Amino acid sequence: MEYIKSVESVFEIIAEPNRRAILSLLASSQQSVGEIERQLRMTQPTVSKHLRVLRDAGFVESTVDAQRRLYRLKPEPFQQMDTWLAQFRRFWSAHIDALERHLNRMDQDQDRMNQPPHGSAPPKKNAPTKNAAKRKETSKKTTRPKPRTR
Amino acid sequence: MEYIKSVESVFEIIAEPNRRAILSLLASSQQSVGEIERQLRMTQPTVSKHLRVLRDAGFVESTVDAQRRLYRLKPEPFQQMDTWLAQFRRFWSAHIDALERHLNRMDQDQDRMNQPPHGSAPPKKNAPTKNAAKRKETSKKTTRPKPRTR
DNA sequence: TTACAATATACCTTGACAAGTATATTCCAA
DNA sequence: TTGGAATATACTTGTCAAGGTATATTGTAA
Repeated sequence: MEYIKSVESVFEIIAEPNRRAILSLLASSQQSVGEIERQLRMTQPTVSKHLRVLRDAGFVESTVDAQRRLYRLKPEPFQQMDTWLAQFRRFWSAHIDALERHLNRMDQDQDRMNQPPHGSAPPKKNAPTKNAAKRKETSKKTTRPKPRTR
Repeated sequence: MEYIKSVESVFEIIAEPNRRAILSLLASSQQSVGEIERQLRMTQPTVSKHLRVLRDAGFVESTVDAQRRLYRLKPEPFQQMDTWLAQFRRFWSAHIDALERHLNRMDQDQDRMNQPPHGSAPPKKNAPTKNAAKRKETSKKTTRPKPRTR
C-alpha cells in the first residue's frame, strides 16, 4: 500500500526550513550525512529523511564513500525557481525607485521602519516575515457606477 | 483567543500552488477578488483567505474601490527570495559546463538521457522536476582507513 | 565471521493547513 | 432605509508532512 505522492513542486520542497539549511550548507561544499547532522544539530534520521526528499526532487545527488554518503547540489531546481521569479523581476531590480515613489503617492502613512533590511542572511531562520502585515487600506473614492451583476 | 502564528518565511507562503497562481496573475496587473476568483476558478472564500495570507506576508497590498478591493504585488518578498537564491547561482548561470565536467569525472556511469539538456534557457517554465529522482549511486572504492570514532 | 560505524527506513503521533459551508461585514444605489 | 453586490471571517473536517524512536541495511576492519 504505497502512496504515489508524485509531483512536488520545487517550492514545496524548499518550504521546509531544515531543508533550506541543508542546501545552504551544501552550497559551500559537499558533505556527508554525519557532517550535516553535526553542523545543523539535527538528528540523523531527520537529516536522512530530508536528504531523501531533496534527492527525489533533484536538488542533490550522492556518491558512496566507504560507509559515508557524500551529498552535493544539483543545479536544475534552482534554475526552475529562478525562472519562476523572473516574471516578477520588473517590480524591483532597477525599478524599485519608481515603484516606491508610486506607492508613496497613493499610500502615504506607512510604518516602514519595523521591517528589517531584509537582506542577505539565508541560514537565519527567524527573520520576521510579518512586516507589512497590518497595512491599513486607503480609500480611493472613485465615484463608482452601480455594482454589476454576475 | 487569537493565535499569533508569527514568523512564516516567504518560502512557506509560495509553497501553495493557488497562491503562486494568484501572484502570477497579479504580475500582469492588479485585480479584484472577483476577477481572481473567476480567472482561477476558485471559490470566493478560498481566494480571500489566500489573499489574506499573501497580504500578511507582504506579497500584496490592496486598495478599496467601491465594494471591490484591488490587490497588487509588492516587491520586497521577491527580493528576499532572490537574495536567498543568489548563493546558489554559481552552480548554473555560466558555470554549468564546468560543473558538469567536474561531476562527470567523479561520477561516471550516469543515466543522463532522462534529464533534459538543461542548457541555459531560463524562460522555459515547465521542465519536469521529477527527472533525476531515482538516480543510483556509484560506488567509489577509495580504500578508506578505519571509520573514525565520534 | 564479527563488531561497529554510518546511513536508511518503518511506524507512530502530532500539528498545521487548505477547502467547504455558513455567516458576517462593508458599501453602494435607489 | 433597504436590498443586494463584493468581500471577509468563523468553524469544521480531512489530509499530509515532520519529528521521534526503534530497527534495518550497508560497508569496513580486524
